[in-house]
Amino acid sequence: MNTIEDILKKAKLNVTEGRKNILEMFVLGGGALAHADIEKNTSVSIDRVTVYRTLQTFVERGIIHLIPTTDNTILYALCKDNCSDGHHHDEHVHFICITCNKTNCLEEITVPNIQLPKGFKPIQAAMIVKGICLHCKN
Amino acid sequence: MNTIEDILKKAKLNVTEGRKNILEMFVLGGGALAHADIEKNTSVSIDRVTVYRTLQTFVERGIIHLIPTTDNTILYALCKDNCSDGHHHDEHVHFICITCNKTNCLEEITVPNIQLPKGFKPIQAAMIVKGICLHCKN
DNA sequence: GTAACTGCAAAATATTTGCATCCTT
DNA sequence: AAGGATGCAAATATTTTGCAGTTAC
Repeated sequence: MNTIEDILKKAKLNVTEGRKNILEMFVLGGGALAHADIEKNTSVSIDRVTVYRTLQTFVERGIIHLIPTTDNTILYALCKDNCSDGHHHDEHVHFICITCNKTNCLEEITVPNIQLPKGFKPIQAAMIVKGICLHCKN
Repeated sequence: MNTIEDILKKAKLNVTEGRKNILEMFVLGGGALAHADIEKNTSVSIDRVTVYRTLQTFVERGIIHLIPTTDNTILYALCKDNCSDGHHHDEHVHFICITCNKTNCLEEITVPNIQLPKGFKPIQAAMIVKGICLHCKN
C-alpha cells in the first residue's frame, strides 16, 4: 500500500494533496526539516499558513516531532512507530553535521541513562551530538 | 571585586547600566533566561532592540550561551570559565523542570560519551533532561 | 451532506537595520 | 576626542486568527 496515505489514515486525517506532499518530504528526505525547507520545496503550491497548520497537526497526531537544537532553529522529523498520539518517546540521539548542516536521527542509538543529583526526577531525555557526518567525512 | 563588571571588562565590553543589569539577572538568577524574561524584568528601562543586541554580544564574547531545548523556545545561560570567546565547551547536562518550567545547568554532570555509528565523528555533545526538579519535588 | 481542510486577508509578534545621539574609556 | 553603545523609527520576517469557499469522506 501507499505508505504516505497509510500514515495519514492511521492518524485519522483526511488525505489531501498538501498533506501528502509535505509528508512525502519527510518520508523520502529522511532527515530533519525546518518550516522554511518545506515552504520552499513543495511541488504543489501550499499556502504558508497551511504549512504551519499542517506541521502543527502532524505533531499533535504523532506523525512528526520537534527536534532539539543547539542554535535557535526549529526542526521537525518523522516519528517512528513508538510515538503514539502526542506522546513521543523520542529518546534517540540526534546528530547535526557541521559541514552539510543536516540533522540526522540516529534511531539505533538511545540516549544513555545518567545519574542526576539527589532530588531530581528524570522523565524524558534528549541528546544532540554535533560533528561530521558519514557523507561529509572525507 | 565586583563580579559583574569584571565579567564585562574581561570580555572587553564597555560597562553600561543596561549590560550590568542584564548580566546581573544571569549571575543572580542562576538559571536559564529567555529574551522575554529579560525584557520584562530589567530594573532600568532597556529598549527591546538593545536587549537583542546585548544578548547577541554576550554570546559572541562567550559570556552566555544558547541552551538546547526540546520545544521551540530560545534560552540563554551563563557560561562557565571554560567557555572562551565564541568557543563553548558546554558539555554539562541541562535539566528542564516540567513543573516550575525552569532550566537548570547541572554543571557537575557531564554529558556521557556515546558510541556513534561508523563514520560519524563527534565534536560536541549536549544533553537535556526533563523532569521534576529539587524544589518541585514534593 | 457534513465535517474537515485550505487560502486569503489581516492582525499580532518577533527580529533586524539605519542612523542620530549619548556614554564609556 | 573617539569609538562604542543606545534609543527610536521603520523595515522585515514570523506566527496566529477569522472567515468564506472548497474538498474528502
